[in-house]
Amino acid sequence: MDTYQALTAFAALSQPLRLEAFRLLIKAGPQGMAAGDIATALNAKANTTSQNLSHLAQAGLITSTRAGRSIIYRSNMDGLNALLRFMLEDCCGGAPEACAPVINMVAPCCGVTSNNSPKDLKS
Amino acid sequence: MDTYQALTAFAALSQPLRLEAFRLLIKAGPQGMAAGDIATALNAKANTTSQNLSHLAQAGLITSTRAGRSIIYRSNMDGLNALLRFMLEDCCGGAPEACAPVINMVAPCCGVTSNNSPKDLKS
DNA sequence: TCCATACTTCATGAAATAATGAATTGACGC
DNA sequence: GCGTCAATTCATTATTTCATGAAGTATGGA
Repeated sequence: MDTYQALTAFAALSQPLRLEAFRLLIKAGPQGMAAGDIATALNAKANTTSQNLSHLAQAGLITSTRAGRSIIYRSNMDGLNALLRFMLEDCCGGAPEACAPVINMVAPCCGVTSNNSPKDLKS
Repeated sequence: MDTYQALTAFAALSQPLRLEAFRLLIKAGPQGMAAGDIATALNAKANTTSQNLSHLAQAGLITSTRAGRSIIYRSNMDGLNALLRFMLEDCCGGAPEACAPVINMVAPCCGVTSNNSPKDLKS
């Protein structure tokens, strides 16, 4: 992920409706949600929601596929992953001793554990 | 971290100069950098840089302390950590099977390893 | 074919954001 | 105290972003 893509992703997540939509789609999981259901869930108008969803899609954070009359949106975990990696890139690459505490605090929420203390991270 | 704080942080990172400044400060590590040096490194004017740095500070992503005539800015790893947790909160809380692959791809860059396969994450 | 449903796209005006020059504050040396 | 350096704050202008209503596209059923 380059800087431009990261900027686009951060901009996409910096707007209330879009952030909520993204979180909603993560919670919805692989089955996703129809555009109309998203708008209903967020108490927003159809066209406003549509534009915001396309903003998230352009940022690579969600995907869309047509299913009959509906269009199903799904969170794109690869996009989220790329953004997380981008955020950690500098501390991992340039200052690993600063990065380790961050990742060690984040990881436990998903059942991931560390086998390294910060001192071990010289590479 | 609540939604408002997350929005502020994403907005702070959605602007080229601010994103670069933040990355620069992460690379700089605990010793930080003076405001003037940051402006020089980013080829930006002093006042523009100052305003952007205060934006990042308000978002909790960096801190500032005065040292003589200079003001030293440092990245705030706690702020970054909180933002990362916020981003993972929904998949960890609502859809852990979607979250695990993400964290497992991110973690290795900091020497953190997983002891769980996605199947294990029922909690 | 006609109509309704489900979304999207377009054009517009209002509001928020960003960069700039000028003025201001704070710290240091003389 | 005075001048200088380092940085911030202020006021202004240009640009971007956002939500809205109206119009357009695509799908499916009668």
